Amino acid sequence: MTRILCVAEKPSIAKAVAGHLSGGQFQTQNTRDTFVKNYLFDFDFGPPWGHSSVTMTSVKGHLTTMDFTAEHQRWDYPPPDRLFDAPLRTFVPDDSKNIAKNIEDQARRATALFIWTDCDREGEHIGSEIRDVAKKSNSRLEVKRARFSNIERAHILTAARRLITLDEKQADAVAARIELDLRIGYAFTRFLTLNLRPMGGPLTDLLISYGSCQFPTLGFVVDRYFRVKNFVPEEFWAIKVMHERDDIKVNFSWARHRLFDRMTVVILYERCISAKTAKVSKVQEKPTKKWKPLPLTTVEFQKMATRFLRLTGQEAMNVAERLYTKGFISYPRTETDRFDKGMNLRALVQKQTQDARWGQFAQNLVDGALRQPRQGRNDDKAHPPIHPVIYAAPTVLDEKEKKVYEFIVRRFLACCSEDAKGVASDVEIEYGDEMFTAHGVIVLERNYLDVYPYENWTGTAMLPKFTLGERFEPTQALITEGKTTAPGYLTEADLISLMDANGIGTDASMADHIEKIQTREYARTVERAGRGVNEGADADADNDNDGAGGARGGRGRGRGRGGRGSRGRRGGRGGGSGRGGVREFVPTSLGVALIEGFDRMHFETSLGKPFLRKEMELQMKAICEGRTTKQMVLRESISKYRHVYDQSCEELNVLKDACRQYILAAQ
DNA sequence: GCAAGGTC
Repeated sequence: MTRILCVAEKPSIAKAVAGHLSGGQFQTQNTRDTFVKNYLFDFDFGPPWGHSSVTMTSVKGHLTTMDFTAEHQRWDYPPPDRLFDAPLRTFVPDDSKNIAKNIEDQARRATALFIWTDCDREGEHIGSEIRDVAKKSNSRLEVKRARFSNIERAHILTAARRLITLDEKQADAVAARIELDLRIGYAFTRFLTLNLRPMGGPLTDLLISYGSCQFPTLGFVVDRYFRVKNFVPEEFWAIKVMHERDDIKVNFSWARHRLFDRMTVVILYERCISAKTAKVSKVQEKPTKKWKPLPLTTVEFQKMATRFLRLTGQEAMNVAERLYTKGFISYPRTETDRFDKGMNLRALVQKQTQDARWGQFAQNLVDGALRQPRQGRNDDKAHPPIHPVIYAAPTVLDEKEKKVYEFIVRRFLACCSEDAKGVASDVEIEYGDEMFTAHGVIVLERNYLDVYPYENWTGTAMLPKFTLGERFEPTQALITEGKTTAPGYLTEADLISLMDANGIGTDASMADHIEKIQTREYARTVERAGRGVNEGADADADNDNDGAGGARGGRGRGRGRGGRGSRGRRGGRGGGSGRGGVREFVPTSLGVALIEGFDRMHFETSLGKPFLRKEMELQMKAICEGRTTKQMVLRESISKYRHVYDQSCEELNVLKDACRQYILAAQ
């Protein structure tokens, strides 16, 4: 019988695939690695392999690592720029030796190796690492790859019979990224540390690192810091019209929102007053919806956890990891926001019906209210959206696990529900030469909102009856004045959004970069009171509700949505929910000095901006699509960064001046 | 002592 070795990217996938291929009939063997097991069974892969004896095992992510040779481990010599072309070696690190040994042993007796790593770029590279290790002990080994995007039984069985080849281009793209990050990171880290240390003060014993992700992450924090610091409030004026009818106070918002010239507002206001009455120029009532949330990605999970669960991104990921290894939730690192059509959502919902908190809601879904989730635009082809796999009673979870599991379940149930429905009423009036509008919403069916307390539909007020063409004298019309307010510092959710939008880090690594800029003492968090938990919800949630109450657009509303950070409102909305403050990121003087220092040098693109990382991403894509090669990218990028390095040496004084200004002067 | 990316 043909012997086949199958290797997955992680133990959980090996087990799941073995389960499907063997129909649950497999033998389990321990290896010398605590987490990696070998699963033995028979399976018919079809021609040319036929009925085979299979060992299914796994690695734990990357199997090999890259490093400089011994001559370049020292910091004092040779100088850092030699790292741009110093020799590199790729090897299996000590903590992966047992895993590599297992693969070599198994490969020796096998005819073919089938790679079952995730179907993404990193997975392709991990596949090439596995192949290289396996080929060392058996050079005649035939190598194939399974293409799968979820671990549904039928899908896995199909993948096993339609094997493809490894995509060298994707593996090459990752190899280029690994090498560049290593050379550039080490070179600039040594450059910064060695050159700034002699300046004394706190710089004496600090390790000052550079990385293609940590620096742009810090850049975002510093950028916002300066926008807050340099903010100049502007005075504005507006006209507020209120009319009371049927005991309801209706606030009309001015079509011009507000103006920055007082006299103009006074003149327009006087025209309103002299007109005496306002005329109703439009009355509209129409059905409206509030959309249920999209299936949960890692980035969205971290944003929500930092906003509503009072966890840091890293804590949230650690907890999710624990829930995953215990089998309660699906894989927590995913970019996918659409469920595969073939997935049995009903069965997953059914498992939640026993819960005291949301069981009734889940039962209702099972009984017929279940709807297909919305389909987002992202699919990483490796993992489904995060969802609960089995029911976890609150007694088996610790406090943090409970919060995270509850969120994931509620999000999932919300995804499988109906949108919230209501009726929106809009009234428009002409008053003098000015137009004003009022908007009200009545919620008719809360649907998903009943299980998803992280959102609400605010401004759920009913407007009294107005008739088209009628005239009335507003109860109150006055001029209001206010000042624009500075945006707040970045929250972790803001920071994650910026990283995501700029391609800094991956779903699995963003939290690490945020952690890194803190351990390096580039940034820290401060707690700010009064920017409460619910405010975050509104920032995302109110697509369709300005609320008939509450003079939005009045004072204290920053620059509003159009311009600078709409989340960055200070005060404004009456002090949040009172459940404590929110953590915000501020740079340290070192962080400011580094980013400012590089920004002031005469680079085309500063190291503190996200563009270089974006460019690397584009180069990787180009390698994948065959428009360039790994060698070309390496040659071009290294020459480019060498140039950046030379210029940094030439303009070192600019950086040192920034350090003197921000760090040493403050001592 | 240094990076970013997998994974436990």
